[in-house]
Amino acid sequence: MLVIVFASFFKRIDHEHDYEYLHSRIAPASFLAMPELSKTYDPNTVEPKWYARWEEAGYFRADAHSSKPPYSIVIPPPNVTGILTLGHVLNNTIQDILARRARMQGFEVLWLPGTDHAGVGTQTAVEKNLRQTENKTRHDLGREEFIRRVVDWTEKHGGIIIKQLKRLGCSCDWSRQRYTFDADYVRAVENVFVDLYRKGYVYRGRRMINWDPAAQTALSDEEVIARPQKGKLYYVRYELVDEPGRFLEVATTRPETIMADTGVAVHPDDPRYRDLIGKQVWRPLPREKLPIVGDAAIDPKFGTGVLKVTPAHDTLDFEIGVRHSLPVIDVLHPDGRINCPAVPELDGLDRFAAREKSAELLAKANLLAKEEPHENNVGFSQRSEVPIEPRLSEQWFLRYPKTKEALDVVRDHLIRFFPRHWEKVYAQWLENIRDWCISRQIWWGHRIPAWYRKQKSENGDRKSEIYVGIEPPPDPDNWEQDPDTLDTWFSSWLWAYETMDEETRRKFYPTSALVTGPDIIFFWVARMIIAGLEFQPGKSERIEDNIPFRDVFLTGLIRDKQGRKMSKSLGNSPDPLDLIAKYGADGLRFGLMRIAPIGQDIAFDEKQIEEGRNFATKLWNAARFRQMHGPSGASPQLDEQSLSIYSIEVLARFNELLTAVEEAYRDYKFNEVAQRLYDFFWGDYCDWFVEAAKTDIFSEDDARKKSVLAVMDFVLSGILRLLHPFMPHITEELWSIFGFGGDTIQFAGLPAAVLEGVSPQTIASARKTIAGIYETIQVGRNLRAASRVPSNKKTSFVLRPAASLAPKELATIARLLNADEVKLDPQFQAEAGVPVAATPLGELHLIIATADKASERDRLDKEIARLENEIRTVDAKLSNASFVERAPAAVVEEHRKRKTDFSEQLSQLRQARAAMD
RNA sequence: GCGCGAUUAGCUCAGUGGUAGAGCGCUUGCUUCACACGCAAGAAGUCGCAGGUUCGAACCCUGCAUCGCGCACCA
Repeated sequence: MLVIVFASFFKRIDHEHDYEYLHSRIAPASFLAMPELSKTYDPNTVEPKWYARWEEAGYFRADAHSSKPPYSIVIPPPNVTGILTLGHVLNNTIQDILARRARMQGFEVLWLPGTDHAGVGTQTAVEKNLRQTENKTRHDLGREEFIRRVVDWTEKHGGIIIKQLKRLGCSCDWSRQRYTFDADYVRAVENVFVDLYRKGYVYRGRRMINWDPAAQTALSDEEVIARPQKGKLYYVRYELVDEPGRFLEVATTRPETIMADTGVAVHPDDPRYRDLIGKQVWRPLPREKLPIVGDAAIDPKFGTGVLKVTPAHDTLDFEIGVRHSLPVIDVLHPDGRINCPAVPELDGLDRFAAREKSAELLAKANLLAKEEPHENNVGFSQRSEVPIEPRLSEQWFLRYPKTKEALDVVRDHLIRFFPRHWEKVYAQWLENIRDWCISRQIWWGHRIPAWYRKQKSENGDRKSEIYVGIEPPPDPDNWEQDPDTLDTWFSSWLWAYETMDEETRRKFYPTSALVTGPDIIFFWVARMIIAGLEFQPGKSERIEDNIPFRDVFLTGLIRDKQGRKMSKSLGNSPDPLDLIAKYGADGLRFGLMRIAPIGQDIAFDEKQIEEGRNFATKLWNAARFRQMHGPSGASPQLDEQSLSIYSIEVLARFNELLTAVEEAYRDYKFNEVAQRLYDFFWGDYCDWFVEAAKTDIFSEDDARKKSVLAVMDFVLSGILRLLHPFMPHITEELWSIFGFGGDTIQFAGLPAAVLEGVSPQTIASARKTIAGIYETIQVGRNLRAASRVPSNKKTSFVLRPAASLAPKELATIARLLNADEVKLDPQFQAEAGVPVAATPLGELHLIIATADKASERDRLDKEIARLENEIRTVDAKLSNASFVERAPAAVVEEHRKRKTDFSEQLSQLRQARAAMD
């Protein structure tokens, strides 16, 4: 009675949605009654409430002086102005799972968060905004003012993603949040630049680089993506100087660069052209003499086998030009427009318009032999999505240090990749590594700490003297700082340790795991490894102390149902915050983790998130059912001597679950962990154990009731802890409501194996009985359905037992069969036509008023045929001498047993069938 | 051209040598005293193709096909 009174009291409060009040009232968990939980769980109230409390309590703060062993992760820093994508959700949920599990295992956990200034991306966004709102460019504002605008922008839009990560439940140590533009981080980046310059790894050079005409900056090779493009192959006629009227045909995709041609090349062994080497042709636009050179790089099979050499605008052409001392003529403005006053028709045109126009001009002059459709790969800027221009340019480069060592640490598994196959991708990149162009012609970034002595002369050669250092040169008036900034990744590669202060580093570096996408293996993972090896931030010089992380977990990419990448332009990328609003952060996390197989891309389907939400509700309701039957105590204890067979079964399966989960974690198989927890809880616990336990729960036998409730508490407390890394909020809420102990579930420790005090024989015998009972129930339910007894109609069964069975189990069997009763009758003689099935416990007869004899006969015939077929299959195996000799004994034994079981069942059914004739 | 991955039920995917699995969807019956975001039952797969190894292959080997990704080439 008391319980009911209190329940309704709290229900009224619940109705007012005053969770804070509710909790303040029930916090002393020993209190007699618990609040009646509502039917569905409301994550949108519960989740923010708990997150606020966790932050307030400082649970996520890492103590560098703790005596616990360390476990650390650094976040892949999202763009400071970024917003949460499903990719972030996947990535950060995994990190949170690792962090929370480690906390429960007793590690001192540091999950270090932060953001990245994202040079090109952020600058482009601000420039776009500037153009739209004020119709200005960054040059209109000047460098200083523009930077101020970007800072404003990052302050206005920054931090959104941090809030979103909090809403997702991420247990980062926010007191240590870092930014790649923090003053000391900037200083560190500059130091590294200076250091590498002094060691000779950083150098300035004039080389072919990838130029992004939209962002107007150089890019690294990694920032260029090849895309197949449908274009045309133009066959242009170059007239021989010596033999007017004779033409050399050149196939090109880029007629707009003809003005930059400084030669024509053929393969030296090509019989068609061999004799022409050393002669000259007329360049059509503008008309000029070009030498014909022989170069082995020419593929005689492509086009006509003649290449126009344009050293300024193609990497291969540049190399050929160097080999044959050809001049370099640049005919492109930095923004991609043509720079060639000598051909006024083209001068100033955009490069793509100029392509059409130059073809037109050539055609008019009768110098265009033909056009063919042609598909080739074109390099696109990853950032601006426009084709890049190979361009000769003076830039800063890095010759990578420690590349061999970086290969070794992965090959020798000091650093382990999950899944393994990415090791090969990593190795391939390192083995073919080329110098890294690290300077960018943008303003938003770490300014390169290099100065050039100002020249009095007008010749423009300002590079005669270079000063590189953290501090400006002593006589700054005579020097000019390099206007360029560093590639964003040149700051990111220090992230694993520059984010940590001295003592933090001593405790937590190297980090335990890195979780990231395979698309940034080159950009970030490899470079961080190199940085760790080169700069040695570890506590000793040993390699193990200096690698940035031990395990690298590479997630899959999230795609939509059609297998396309998630992208803004396609509009196929759902907003995770919407999903959280609909399904809760826990539902989103669990749903996503259950479908994220290791090493494979993930086809996203909102249905799967819905399932995550449904699972949370299931958990909620199972807890609700438990608390309806009285309070639970802190730290549930089991009396292992008084367990029912159902309890033994569920606890044995719980033990199996612990092992399976442990193993799956070891291999970073999060989807398997999630699936195991799901199957155990929904299937083993709810569908079987709880349903069977109802017999005891509703019985008058207090001892049995107490025992079964204790088992429920035990399993619930265990499953809450196992689920906590995946679903932190709901598990904390239920932990608190049940009063399982402590202020939080987060440090509660992982559950340990049970049934230690029960003999293996007892367990085995209980489990054998249960297997028989559960199978009998399934057979009985099938019998019901096949005989078309509707679920809302009770019925009864008679069991003619084949083995001994405790009569008290009949009530439970009846309950699970939704039957009035199951009668045990060794002498039962069925009337012909009474539906019957063979079970491990004996013949099970369904008692119904009207049996359809014909359909029952059919059903039996089918069942008999099935069994006969099974027996034939098993027989075939067992009569195979090789099988019996060579297969493992257990397998053979299994087959023998199967045969016996089938034969028994078959004879039961044959009798029943005979009775019907 | 080189390398990596995938191909299992209508869909999304588990399944590393021993009777083909899950969720969703579908069919049937149920508002049964935790849950309809639920319960129970069911239909549905020559495991991409062809060889090979093995007593036994979805699983190991070889080849092929298709799809995806990366690198290189791309005049």
